[in-house]
Amino acid sequence: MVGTELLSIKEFAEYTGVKQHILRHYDDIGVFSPVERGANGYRYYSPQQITALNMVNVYLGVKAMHREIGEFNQNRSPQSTLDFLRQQGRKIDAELSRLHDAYAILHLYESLISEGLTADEDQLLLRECPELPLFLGPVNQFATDGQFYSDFIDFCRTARSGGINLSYPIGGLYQDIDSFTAAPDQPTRFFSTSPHGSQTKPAGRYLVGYARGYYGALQGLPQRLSQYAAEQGLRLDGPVYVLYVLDEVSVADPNQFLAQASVRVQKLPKTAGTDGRGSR
Amino acid sequence: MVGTELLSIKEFAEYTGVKQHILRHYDDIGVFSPVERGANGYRYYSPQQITALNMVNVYLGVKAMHREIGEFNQNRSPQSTLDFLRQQGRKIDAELSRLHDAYAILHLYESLISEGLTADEDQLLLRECPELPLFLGPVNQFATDGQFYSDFIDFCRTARSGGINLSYPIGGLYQDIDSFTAAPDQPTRFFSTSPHGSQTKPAGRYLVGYARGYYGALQGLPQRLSQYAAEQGLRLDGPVYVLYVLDEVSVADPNQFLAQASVRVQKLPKTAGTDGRGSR
DNA sequence: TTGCTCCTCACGTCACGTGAGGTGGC
DNA sequence: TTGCTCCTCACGTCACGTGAGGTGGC
Repeated sequence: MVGTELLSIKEFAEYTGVKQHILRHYDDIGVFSPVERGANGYRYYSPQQITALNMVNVYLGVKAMHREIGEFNQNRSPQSTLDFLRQQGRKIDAELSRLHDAYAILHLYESLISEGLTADEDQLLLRECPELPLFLGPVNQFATDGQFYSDFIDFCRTARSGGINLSYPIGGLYQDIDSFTAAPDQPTRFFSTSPHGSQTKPAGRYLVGYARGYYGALQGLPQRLSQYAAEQGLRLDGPVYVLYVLDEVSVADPNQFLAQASVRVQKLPKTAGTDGRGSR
Repeated sequence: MVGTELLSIKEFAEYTGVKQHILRHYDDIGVFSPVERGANGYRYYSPQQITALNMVNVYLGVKAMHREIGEFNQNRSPQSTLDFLRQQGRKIDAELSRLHDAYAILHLYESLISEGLTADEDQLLLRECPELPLFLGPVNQFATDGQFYSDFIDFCRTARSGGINLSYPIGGLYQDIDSFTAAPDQPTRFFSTSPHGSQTKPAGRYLVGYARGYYGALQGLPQRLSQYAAEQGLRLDGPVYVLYVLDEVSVADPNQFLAQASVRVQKLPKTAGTDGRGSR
C-alpha cells in the first residue's frame, strides 16, 4: 500500500526546504498542519503533503494572508481552488507590473547617474537620441502668490491620478529655446519619463549641455546652447528638455545637482556670411 | 528663488501618496526624514523631497531593509547610489523570476483543475499535445524495506539541488505501457513539469485516460488503454505519463484525486484479422 | 472658544527568529 | 546514562496600524 509512511518534522523540513520552526508556526496559526499527531505530541506529515506545502509556498510568495490560506485549505474543493488560484493570479499581475516599473526606474537612474559621473559640464555635444515615451503635465501657471511649487505639485497630482508612477525621473520642458533663455527656472510643463505616458520626446539629433547646481540655477546654459548653434550653423528646433542626471536621489548637496538640457537640431542651409563651421 | 517653500506633513502625504503615520515612522527609524523641524516639533518637507521619497518607495518595493535605506540615504554619493541601484536590480531579477515561476505554476494548476472538473473518467480520448518541458528524476528503486516513499523523496532532493521549483505539478513516468500495466503504483521515474527541465514530453498524438483515487490506485486504467488501442488499431508508443489533475492541492479527500494518463499513439498498418476500427 | 493640524506615547499585530527548559525513545 | 529529536513557552523584532491625550496657531 502506498502512502502509509509518515515523516517526522525533521524529515519533512529537509524534503520541503521549510524550516522546523516555520512548520510549527504554520501549524500554530492554522496555515498548514501535519496529518497526524503522536501521543507524545510529535507532528507527522505525509509525503503527499510535500506537494501541498510547495503550493502553500507559492501562495505565500504572492503575499496572500496566512489566515486566508488557512481558511481556503480547510474547505478545499476543485472549484474553490480555481477561484483562489485566479485571485492569486491577479495579485501576481499587479506585482509583476510593479516590479517591471521598479526595474525600469532603477535602470533609468543608473544610466542618468553614469552620465552624470562622466559628463563634462563645460562641453556641449551632439547626440543621436532614440524616441523616449513621456507623460506631459499641464501647462504651468507660475502664480506669484508665493506658492512657487504649486505647479509642480499640480503636476504630481495630475500624474498620480492618471496612474503614472512618479518614481520615474521627472524633468521640465520649455516650449522653445527662447522661453528657456527667458526664464530657465520656469519650465513650460513638467514631464515624467514613465513609459506609460502617451506622448514622446521624438528621436533625432540633439544638442546636449550640462549645468551644475540647484533646480532652476542653469547659469548661462541657454546662452551657451544658442551660441554653439550659431557657431555650428545649426537651428535649435522644438522644445528644450531639462532632466537632472544628478539630483536628490544620488547627491545630498543641492549645489552638486547636475542638469542635462537637450534640444533637437537641424542643419541650417548655408547663407552669405556664414560657412556653417562656427567662428572658433 | 526656487525651492524655499516647505510642505506640512499633510501636504507632503497628499502629494506623495504616503500616509502621515508612515512618514512619522520613516522619520523615527531614520529611513527618510523631513529637511526641517519647526520649533513646535512640526515636520517640514521640501518639494524636492517628493522625488527622493518616490525613490525610497522603489527601494522598499524591492524589499530592501529600512535600515539599509536609511544608512545609504545618509551618505549618498553618485557612486554609492549606482552601487545601491545595481544591488537592488539584482534583487528584482531574482524576485521577477520567482514571480514568473509562481505565475506559470498557478496557470498550470488552473488548467489541470479545469480539466479535472470537466473530464469524463470513463471516456478515453485522442488528443494532439504540444511539447512539454520536463525535469526527469533518477530511475526509481522501489526498495522493499518499508521506505515506500524513499524514491519520491530522492526525487525531491535531486530536483531541489538542481534548482528545480517543486511547486510545479509532479507526475510519474512509466517506461512503456507494459511496465504501467505490470505495476501501476510504481512509476519508473518521477518528473516535474518545470519549464527549467532539460528534457521534454514530445509533441504528438496522445491517448488520454483518467482514473479516480489515491496515488497508485489506477484501477483498470492500463487495461482500458491497451484494449482501446487494440480496438482502434493503434500502437501505444513510448512512455506513459501520469499526472494528477486533482490532488492534495485542490481536494482534501484522497479518494477524490483524479489521475490523467497519456501515452503517444501511432496508427498500426492494417493486417489480416483487424480492420483498424475496434470491435464495438 | 472652536476647529484644525500636528505632536508623542503606547499598545496591537503579523510573520517570523531565537533561545530556554523539558520530554521520550534507542 | 548519553545523545538525539521533539515539544511548549516566552520573549525579541520588523514594519507597520490604531488610538489616546495633548499642543499651538487662526
